[in-house]
Amino acid sequence: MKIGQVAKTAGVGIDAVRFYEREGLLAKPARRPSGYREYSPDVVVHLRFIRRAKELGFSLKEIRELIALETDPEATAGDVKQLAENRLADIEERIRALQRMRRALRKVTEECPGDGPTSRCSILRTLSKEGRS
Amino acid sequence: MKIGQVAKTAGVGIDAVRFYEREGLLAKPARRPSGYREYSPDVVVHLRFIRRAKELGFSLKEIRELIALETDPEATAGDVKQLAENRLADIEERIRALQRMRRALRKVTEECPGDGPTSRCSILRTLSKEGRS
DNA sequence: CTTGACTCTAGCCTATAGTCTAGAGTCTAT
DNA sequence: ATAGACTCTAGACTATAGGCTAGAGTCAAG
Repeated sequence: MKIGQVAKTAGVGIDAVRFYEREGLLAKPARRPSGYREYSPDVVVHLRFIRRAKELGFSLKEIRELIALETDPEATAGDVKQLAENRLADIEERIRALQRMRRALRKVTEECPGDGPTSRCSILRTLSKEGRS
Repeated sequence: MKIGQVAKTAGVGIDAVRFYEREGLLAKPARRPSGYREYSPDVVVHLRFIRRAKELGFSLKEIRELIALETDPEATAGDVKQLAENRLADIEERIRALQRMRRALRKVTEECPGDGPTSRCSILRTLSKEGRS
């Protein structure tokens, strides 16, 4: 298969495929005499793996680690689980940070009258106010 | 005040102060004959405003808009509220996206035994599996 | 007057995950 | 054989929010 076809079938961009190759997430494929990359259909599965891992919040760096674990006979399921748990902890932290923002933002928007001069708006007043932090 | 002192007092980096000036979030200050920036202590308040707005999830671009609204006599509290509500909607969307990731990630980590070869790990199996999306 | 701390500008570098471009060569169907 | 679609490389560019560096000049204290 040529690169355009694997990319389309896997649902990623052509540039992404070449990018993953450069970044070591994808093995270098065979080349035709012309220089064109020649892929086995298995690569589509591999690309989908990458796409799904991204959807779970893994960075490309971590995905590279997942791939390394997958092919390392010494690695255990615990190693993989550890990576996933790190991701989980990070996602939970990000959720908490966003929830804090949401709470603060809700508070100020509720207090803003929604009309009149900007000086009446609690949002700007809150931001200008002296205080801790 | 010199730049180092305002930066320290406001709790931001010196480079950030110069960066905000370049980006139009901070008025260009007076200069000493030597070329040194000479700040009024008010700038510290302004820098804290920026910092707090960042903590609420506003981007510098939006903060620039907030500042413009603050000084525009035509602007209303409603304009400011609108910006805050946009921010809120975006934050809520990001929370939902992270919660979806969390759910999926919890599911696979719970199913992973935590020991044995990686082939026993549901995480890798899930990622490799064919399926929708 | 010297020393150490501070400041100036311009411009390059960081991380992330690719996207886009130019210019050249290739593939395939008709 | 030729048109149109595809692919190759290298390198520049996107967005965000600054950080870092060099080399030159300045400030304040002893």
